[in-house]
Amino acid sequence: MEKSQEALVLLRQIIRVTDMQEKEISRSTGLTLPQLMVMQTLRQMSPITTGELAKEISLTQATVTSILDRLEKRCLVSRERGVEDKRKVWINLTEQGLDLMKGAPTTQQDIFSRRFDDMQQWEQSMVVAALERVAFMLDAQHLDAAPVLGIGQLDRGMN
Amino acid sequence: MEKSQEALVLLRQIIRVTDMQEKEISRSTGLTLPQLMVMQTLRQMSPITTGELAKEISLTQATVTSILDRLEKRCLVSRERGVEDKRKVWINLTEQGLDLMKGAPTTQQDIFSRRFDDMQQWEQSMVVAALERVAFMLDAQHLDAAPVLGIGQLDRGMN
DNA sequence: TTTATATATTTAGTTTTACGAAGTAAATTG
DNA sequence: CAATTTACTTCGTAAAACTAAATATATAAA
Repeated sequence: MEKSQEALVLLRQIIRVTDMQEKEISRSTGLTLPQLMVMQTLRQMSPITTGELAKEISLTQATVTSILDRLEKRCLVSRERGVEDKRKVWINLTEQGLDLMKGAPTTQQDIFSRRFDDMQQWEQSMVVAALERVAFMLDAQHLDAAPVLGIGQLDRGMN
Repeated sequence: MEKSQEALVLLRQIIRVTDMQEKEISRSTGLTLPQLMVMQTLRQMSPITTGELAKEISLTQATVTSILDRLEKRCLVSRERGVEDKRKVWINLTEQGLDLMKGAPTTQQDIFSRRFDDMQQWEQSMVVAALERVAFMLDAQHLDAAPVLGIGQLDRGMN
């Protein structure tokens, strides 16, 4: 088989597994998948505005608003109208919300990390380098500009 | 930063990019994302039964049934009651459905493949090897077999 | 053969997502 | 200050997602 095909198959597998893991977390927390996405994003980057949040998870503001409505009703997040700019609404995890995310979430990542740490140094570096390559190769946005880059050059700041 | 964290960040990036690419295809084909998943699966493994299809994309049968209802109404798939086992319903892409999938889809993969092919042989092998590693490390299913974990604590019983 | 149990799918009913369009209010620009 | 832009929300609608129950077929047990 083509090596590139092989890589694509593996990628699909990886995505599939993470997808299923998220569903597992979703079940265990009692959150739906989009709600989970919002909560995870909040955990990382709160406080954040509704608009930024929407951009982050690639949904429309309208959709995010309705997801937030439900999370707020369950006291997992709080909204706070901006003081400096009153158009903005800042979202935060409540204590309850933070607890929920602390409790159940990162099983997948724990397992991954533990296994990862078990590898030799050079293997770890290899994996990271390879993932950088893949991330770059997938990024269709920059496709015209793109000759394949040397590995060191890839860190140009994302977001 | 922890190397394992670095790897996880890259993974999330990869998943995010593919997610956005799928949304792009979804727009260009006029299919919703779950519909697209069904169609892509069908393209690979049709004919397939409703149940198998559901398992493949990790949704309940009920959900898949309703998705199929819509695809059938648009003449993109066909249902056929099994002859040997009349409980089964075999799903197929119609000609129209196949055309649709032929037309729009693989841009992402094309770009990926082109870039992949641009790499040196040894780099290609490295990437594939690394992806295999990652796929394994993520696969929580086999976690009991995994020597990496000493702890039986992650008992995610379920099912 | 009849009864029970398991399998495969669909139907029903409810909640949640998802989006575009329109609405409101606050900022910014000319 | 009028006009426009920005940030969210509301509304209406379609799709998705789940559980529970219904239907029909297949297999096993009695």
